[in-house]
Amino acid sequence: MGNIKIHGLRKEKRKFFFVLLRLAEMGAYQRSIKVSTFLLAEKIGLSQQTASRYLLDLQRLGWIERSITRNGGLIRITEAGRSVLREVFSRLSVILESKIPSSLMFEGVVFSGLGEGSYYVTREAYRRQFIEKLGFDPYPGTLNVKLLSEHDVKARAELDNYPAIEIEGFKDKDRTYGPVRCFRALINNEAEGAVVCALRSHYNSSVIEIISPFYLRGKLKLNDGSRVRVEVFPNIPSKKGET
Amino acid sequence: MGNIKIHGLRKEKRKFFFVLLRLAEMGAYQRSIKVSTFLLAEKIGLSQQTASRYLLDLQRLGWIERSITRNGGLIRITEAGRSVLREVFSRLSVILESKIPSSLMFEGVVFSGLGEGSYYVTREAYRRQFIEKLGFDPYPGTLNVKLLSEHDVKARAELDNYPAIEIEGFKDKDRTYGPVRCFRALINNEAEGAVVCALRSHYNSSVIEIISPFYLRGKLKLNDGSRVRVEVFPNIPSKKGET
DNA sequence: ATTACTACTCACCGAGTAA
DNA sequence: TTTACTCGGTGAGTAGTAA
Repeated sequence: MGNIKIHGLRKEKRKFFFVLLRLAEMGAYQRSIKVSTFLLAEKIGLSQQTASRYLLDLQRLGWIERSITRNGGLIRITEAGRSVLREVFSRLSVILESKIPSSLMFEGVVFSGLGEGSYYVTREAYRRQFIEKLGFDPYPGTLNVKLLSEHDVKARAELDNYPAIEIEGFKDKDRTYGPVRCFRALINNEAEGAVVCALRSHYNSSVIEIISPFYLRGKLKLNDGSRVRVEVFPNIPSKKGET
Repeated sequence: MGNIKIHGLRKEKRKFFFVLLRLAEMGAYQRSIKVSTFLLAEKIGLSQQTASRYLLDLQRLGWIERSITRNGGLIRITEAGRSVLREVFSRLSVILESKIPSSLMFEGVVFSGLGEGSYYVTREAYRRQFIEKLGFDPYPGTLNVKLLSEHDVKARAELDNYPAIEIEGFKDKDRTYGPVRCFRALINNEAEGAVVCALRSHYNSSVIEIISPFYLRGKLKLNDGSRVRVEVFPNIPSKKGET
């Protein structure tokens, strides 16, 4: 979730991305092109020897195909190589084209509430929706985090502007329960969960409440006063079709 | 033209691009975010010390702004930094979204024609259009290049499918002169010019004819039999609005 | 807790050169 | 002509640590 290592190739991507981009610009994205190591060296501003090694490495990685003749080899980018370029492109698209940041980082301190969290989370009508829309059955309780700095409080307020996973309100015979907005989150870079924002919260915006399939105080060894880092992903949608 | 060093920062871009991308994904593209060197280190998979140096370097480059407090600095990407990301994005767009390659590379051998090139280039109605649409007054003569390999001939044939800078045909009292398709080109990675493709050419598709503001045989020290490299840019439009 | 210095290691780049 | 090897210098990344 945001951090999972799909990439056992981080280092390689960093090293070879711009060379691959150059080759693509020379036409190797769609066709075979004739490139000598000397020509490539010129284009990337490095030596012929380095260009040669780069091509060998790219070949070993399976990002290009190559057939060497005596006056410069024929090169074309493979599907694997194309997907490297596409991946960077789509990461940039998200950043440049969407107004919604891919994640927001919060820092705060754990504190104990009065158990209201637990009460609400265990209401069956809420619980059913958490399971359906978030994909997990929440531990019966919330982790309350007090935001300390100005900066965090401002960022928290911004969350209100982003599209959330919406949990509908309901009534029972005694009272009404308001709608809740959720955002997927990662706590201490380790445990998945969600930030829940009740529209009529008993807390002000310097507090965030977190639910999770795990008992977070146990899993992350937290006590009152522990510092936690919460990364919120406003872009990750709910499991089942939601706006 | 394709190769001009707008970038005195090639090396820096290669080195810092992915770090900048990471920071952007963490939200620094639009807002200030709180990032400790330790957190950044985690995200990029390198040590805290390296992350610290990266941030210092990015700051010196003017790609980020930074204010250090005692629990992690506040960081935001500057306009200069954003433009680095946008540049890579647009280079990728060109490759991924257009069917037209940004350049095609040809290799061949210089040979002498019978002077017809010179005759056509100096027709006033052609010359006027070259000046208007290509932005240069061509040397009165063409450089003929014989393509030797199968691969080059195929690539030459592909040019017919790409949108060219169109030079209109005309009539004088004696005869008609056909339309001509031009593509901007770089000869031996050094001299600007254009490849001209007459629709009714006296040559077959294993030859390309080049015009240039320069006397290329002189400028590039070419003789009959010299090998030349011609890079053709099918995407660079004419000076004045042309389809 | 932070940031960032110094010192050290190792990987990378390029000169020379063989094939 | 090419490609790509070896090898030596340089610069990038990390451990230790001060502030």
